Amino acid sequence: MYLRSNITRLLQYRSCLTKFQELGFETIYSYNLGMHIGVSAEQIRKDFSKFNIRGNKKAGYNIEKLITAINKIFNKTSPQNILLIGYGNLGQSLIKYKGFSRSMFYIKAIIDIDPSKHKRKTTVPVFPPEKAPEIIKKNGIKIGIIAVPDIAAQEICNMIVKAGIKGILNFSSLVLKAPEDVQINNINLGNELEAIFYHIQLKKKNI
Amino acid sequence: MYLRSNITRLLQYRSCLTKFQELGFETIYSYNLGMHIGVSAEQIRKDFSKFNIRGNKKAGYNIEKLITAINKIFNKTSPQNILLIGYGNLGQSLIKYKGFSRSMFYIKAIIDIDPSKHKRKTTVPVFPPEKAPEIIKKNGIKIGIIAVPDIAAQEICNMIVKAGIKGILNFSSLVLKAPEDVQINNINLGNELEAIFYHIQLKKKNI
DNA sequence: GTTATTTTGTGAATAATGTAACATGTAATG
DNA sequence: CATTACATGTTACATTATTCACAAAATAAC
Repeated sequence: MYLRSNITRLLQYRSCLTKFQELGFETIYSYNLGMHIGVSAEQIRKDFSKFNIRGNKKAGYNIEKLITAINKIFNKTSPQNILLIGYGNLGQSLIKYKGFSRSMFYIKAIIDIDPSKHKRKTTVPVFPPEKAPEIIKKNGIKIGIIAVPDIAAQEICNMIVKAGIKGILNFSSLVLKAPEDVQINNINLGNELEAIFYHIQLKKKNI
Repeated sequence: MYLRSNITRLLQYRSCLTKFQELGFETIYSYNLGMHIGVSAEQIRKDFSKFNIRGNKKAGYNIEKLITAINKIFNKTSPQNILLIGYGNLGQSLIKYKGFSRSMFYIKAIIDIDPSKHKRKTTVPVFPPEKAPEIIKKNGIKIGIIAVPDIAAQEICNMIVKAGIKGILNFSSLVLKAPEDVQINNINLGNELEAIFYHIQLKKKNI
């Protein structure tokens, strides 16, 4: 099953809808929403229809209901705790990133191999790797963010998956191996730039 | 045209191939490579075939040739200069990120609105926003990384696009509006986590 | 040098995704 | 209360992507 694109679009819809709501709008048409996101109106109606989100013929969609419906799809009933592995530059900026709490994700603990970084009393405590399984199990953490150097990534992955992690946001450039039932999303900044560059070249050639 | 998935796979292939090469391998079979990346062997052959990369029947693909061929597709003949806009937490960690130079992308200059951050003499100099157009034009910069708060993102986007930027890596949660010929890739960390969470739930229900 | 084996490369079949078209239902109008 | 206008929702169509299946080529074995 191939829902990935669908799902990311839904998230974009929600983010855009929230903005419309803040501006005082109460309803929206598929056409408007499409315009603002760069997606066809039919696409939007199809997406909504697929998830059984219904609008009002002639009157469009009620924004609040839409947002509620999308939230329900993502099942955000309770806040989700996250484990961050790697407290280097990237890890530190992730801790300061405000977008996570906006979507009810909280980094509950940090794992790092460097003893000088270990601190138990800070807002987000930092522990050594060997503590990870215990933390995961005790807090029922299901999602981990891997922000360690490539060389350590697979080993960390194995460890946290064994301890019960079911979803990983992987910032290393490795393609991690894990059982089928573990969802891994990769963010590879270098590759993103390469892809952008490639597309620029393509467009230059008018293909 | 819908090459996005193709392209990201090629990049994954390259990254994996490099690792095999470092391990001393000289040739590889589509089957092996597929195993390591989680892609079918046919898919890999199709991808290569599409870009006219040929292997050797029975003897597989020569790794070095493969890497060269992929590099050629991405046309990395000369290093590419990048403009980073926003020198907050994320911006600072991007500067320290080593993966860019590995793929020949160099952050040439940084733009930030905070005067206390402006420095002309550092390795990567920091300038105020109004300097952006000049820097872009003088250095022929084609790619920008937007790492500013949402509120400023669209305005910055307009400015750099007007100055000649053709590709944007957007870390804000806004869906930026720009002309068709500007390639925008979005990285939305909150959405990534949401998507992971969604897939975990799906898998739990065995769908 | 012939045969067996293995792996590529690709056309055909299938699946997934996106687009277009239009019937349906709802609100507004007079 | 009938009519009109308009946006949804769905069916049919078109495009794109993936898998399957197998011929062709290259190596290895005998």
